[in-house]
Amino acid sequence: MGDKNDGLGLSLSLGYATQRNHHHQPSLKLNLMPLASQNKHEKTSWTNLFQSPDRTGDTRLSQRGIDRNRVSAAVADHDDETGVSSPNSTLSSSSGKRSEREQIGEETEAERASCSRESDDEDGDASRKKLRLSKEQSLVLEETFKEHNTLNPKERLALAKQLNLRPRQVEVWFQNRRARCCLPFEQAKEIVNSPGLLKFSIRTMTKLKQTEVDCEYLKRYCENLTEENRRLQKEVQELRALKLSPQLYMHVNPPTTLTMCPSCKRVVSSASSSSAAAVSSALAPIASTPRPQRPVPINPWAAMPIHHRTFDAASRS
DNA sequence: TTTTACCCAATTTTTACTTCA
DNA sequence: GATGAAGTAAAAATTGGGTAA
Repeated sequence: MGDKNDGLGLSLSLGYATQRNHHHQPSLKLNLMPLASQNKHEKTSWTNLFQSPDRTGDTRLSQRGIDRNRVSAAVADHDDETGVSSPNSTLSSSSGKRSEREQIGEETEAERASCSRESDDEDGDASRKKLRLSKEQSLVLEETFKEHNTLNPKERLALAKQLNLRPRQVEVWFQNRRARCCLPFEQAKEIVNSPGLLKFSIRTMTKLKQTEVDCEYLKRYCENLTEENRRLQKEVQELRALKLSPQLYMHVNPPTTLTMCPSCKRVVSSASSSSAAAVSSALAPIASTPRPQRPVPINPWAAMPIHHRTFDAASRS
């Protein structure tokens, strides 16, 4: 016998048969089977009770012609009829407040279409719950995500309709997509390809990884700032020493304006040629000193204000 | 203050694929 | 080479908590 899906469970629930009733809806649910919502320890103990210790029994069921999804679907369908929710069933994935809404309104055409699709491309009488989205569906979702990474209810419903999915599925997809890669692809690619940074694939550019990059970048940025600060202080000291030097000070006409060329970083004087020459010659050692370039952000989005960063919580509100 | 709807993070489950005996 | 067990990555789904309206 296989995993939790295969177990014949006894579920007793009072109140709303939803997945999100943990919030405010009164509910009493008793699950006498190793269901998905159990934690790992519970799972272990239950599975120990009900299944053989080796994993092969459950993972290869489908290969041996025992379709666990079919079992699951059957359970789910039954759940739907009886109003008893199995957390492991895909149909029970509509939730709490959401499920109420979806069951009443949204979960109509899209839901039926989804069901019909499932029965269409499956062989048997009992419709198998297909969890994987088709390439076309993923493509459309991806394209939509590129345009905007959140959906309002209308958009979600329309998209669900278009893709023959349940609105909840679309919602979950967007949620997972946001979590999986919160950066636009091109930006993620830039970061991944940038030298000297932690190496990982774009696919694994999770928020955790992003935080690592963040940390790395900030560290370097801080180091660069410290270095630049040190250099500027040194420069100030040199300039002060120069100013205090009587011989030089005599030769320099006061109204000399020093400007720095932004491109070559050389000091240029706008004063008369004689005094300018004196100043520039005096400052030559400083001005001609190869200046370390101001650190160009390795992290392309790090340079932008914090609130522009897509994952930043503040930017959402 | 409560309710609702939404989002997120963390986690679990499922699927598809690879490796290896 | 075919087969199945085991391992693994990725996607789909669930759960619980926070927050704004």
